[in-house]
Amino acid sequence: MIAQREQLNAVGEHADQRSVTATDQRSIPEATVARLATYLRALIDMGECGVATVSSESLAAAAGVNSAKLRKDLSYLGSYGVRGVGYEVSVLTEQIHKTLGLHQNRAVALIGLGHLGQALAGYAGFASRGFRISALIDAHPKLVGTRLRGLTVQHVDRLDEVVKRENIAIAVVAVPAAAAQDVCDRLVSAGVTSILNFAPTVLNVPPHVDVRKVDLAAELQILSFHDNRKAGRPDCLPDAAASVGTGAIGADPAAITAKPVSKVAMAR
Amino acid sequence: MIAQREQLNAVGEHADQRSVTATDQRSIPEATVARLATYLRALIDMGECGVATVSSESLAAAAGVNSAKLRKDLSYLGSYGVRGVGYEVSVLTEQIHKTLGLHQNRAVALIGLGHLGQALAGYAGFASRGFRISALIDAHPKLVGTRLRGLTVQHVDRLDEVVKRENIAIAVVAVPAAAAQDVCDRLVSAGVTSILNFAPTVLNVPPHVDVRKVDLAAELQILSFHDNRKAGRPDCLPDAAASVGTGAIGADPAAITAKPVSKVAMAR
DNA sequence: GCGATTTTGTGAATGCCTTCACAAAGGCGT
DNA sequence: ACGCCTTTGTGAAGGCATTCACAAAATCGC
Repeated sequence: MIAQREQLNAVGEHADQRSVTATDQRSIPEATVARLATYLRALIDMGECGVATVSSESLAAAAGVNSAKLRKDLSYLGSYGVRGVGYEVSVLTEQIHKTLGLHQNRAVALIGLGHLGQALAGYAGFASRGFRISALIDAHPKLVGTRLRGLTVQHVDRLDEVVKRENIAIAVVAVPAAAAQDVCDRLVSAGVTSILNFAPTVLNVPPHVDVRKVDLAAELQILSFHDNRKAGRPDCLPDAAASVGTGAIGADPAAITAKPVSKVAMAR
Repeated sequence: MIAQREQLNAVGEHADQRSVTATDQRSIPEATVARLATYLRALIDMGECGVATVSSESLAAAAGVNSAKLRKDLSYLGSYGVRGVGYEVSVLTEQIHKTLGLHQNRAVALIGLGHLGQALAGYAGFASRGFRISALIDAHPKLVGTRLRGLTVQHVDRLDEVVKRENIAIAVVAVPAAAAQDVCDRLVSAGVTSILNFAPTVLNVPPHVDVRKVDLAAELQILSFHDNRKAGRPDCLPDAAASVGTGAIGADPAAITAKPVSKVAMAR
């Protein structure tokens, strides 16, 4: 959240430049984009449960955010709600889908087929959410040539060729830290413009390339910090231990807590 | 990042309560905490390369952030730099380590041993960064009882018992979405106060529990959005297509670009 | 010693995001 | 047809976070 949004600043930086050229029709804030994926998931679940319309209040509850925030987020997409009624699930689903650019079933390359890479290769969530893994790449001789999920693992030396042939713009890097920058450079020179990086290294990329980092150990460390605060020092906050000790950093009064089940049947 | 920092709002909310009660000694901003892990990694790498001191400028470069930000972040920990010289790597490493609460080698439970769970179980990064996986839990009969990485997989019905015995405060949830809330409830009632959630669901927890979510599909969707913006729509902005099309978002003169390699020998 | 030089630590300014609060809009009952 | 009630969409306010820019501190060369 937290965390790995750091590198994305590479993107956030130019926000203003963009708005100079033209407000396009939507210069959606970074924070909003990050939440759209969550809304989309909730909407799809609702749709599958036969829910036809949903209020900002209940969708917000399902997504774990405050309803004002949700409405503002959605307002960047346009005006797809009906006052006094709510949002039509199918319409909103389609809008977010389109906004995120998911209508084109994007081709993704996965580099690195260690434990994590193999898990990612098998992750059903990618396929079901608009992405198609269309290239598996590794450097290890034992892996190259083997078949996995219907694809043949290619050697990293053929990366350029494969990326170009499959017209891949997004790559997932799951190689050891020591190899990550090299792989990244190859990807960039092959034309990849977006990288999801699982290697614990900061990748160095030209400005037109976006990197998002998922750092598993860092996530735990952040939790550790908060945990330390909570249980940790009962020395300084004797009374707060009760109210804050646990609640610590944050609970939105309305938002999170036990989500009001909302009138609409909620999926899970 | 952005991304999954959403649920942490559950945490962020009470921030004020805390500051009311007491500024403690350091009310470190959430954004800073998230970056400390990155600094820590860079520092450890540098330490292993024999670097003794480092300037804010070069450490910032290694971490991919602006040096002013880095200095401000570090200033929340106290004053550990020497003007005109920089920071002593060992001192700073130790400070951050302590601040993040990593000195106690925390016990972590891992629930769910599907592909992803098994990959996580084998992830060396956890052990090397202050965490010890001390319980493996799953519901599948085929897995329960098998040994993995020196641990016997326990049935989820024994979760409460195991968590209490091992005194576990942090859990990693890698079960299917449909099972996540149930597992989460059990964890919370067993006393877990921090959860790292890989299941694509919003978890519902009481205010004293922190949840961080890692949503792989969402990360890709965010990249997809930006990619769409970049190469994407030549339809609406005939002229912007040129300026935005390729260089698009990036092009910021100063910011990210190719990070200056910094004078200090950089690890990787 | 002492000035030149480097680099930290931090007030102040700016900008982004969230939250509040309410007017406008639309359905529904009568 | 008309007012009531619900819920959206959004200006305005407030809070964080980032960035700027510079004074204070400390080393180094002479």
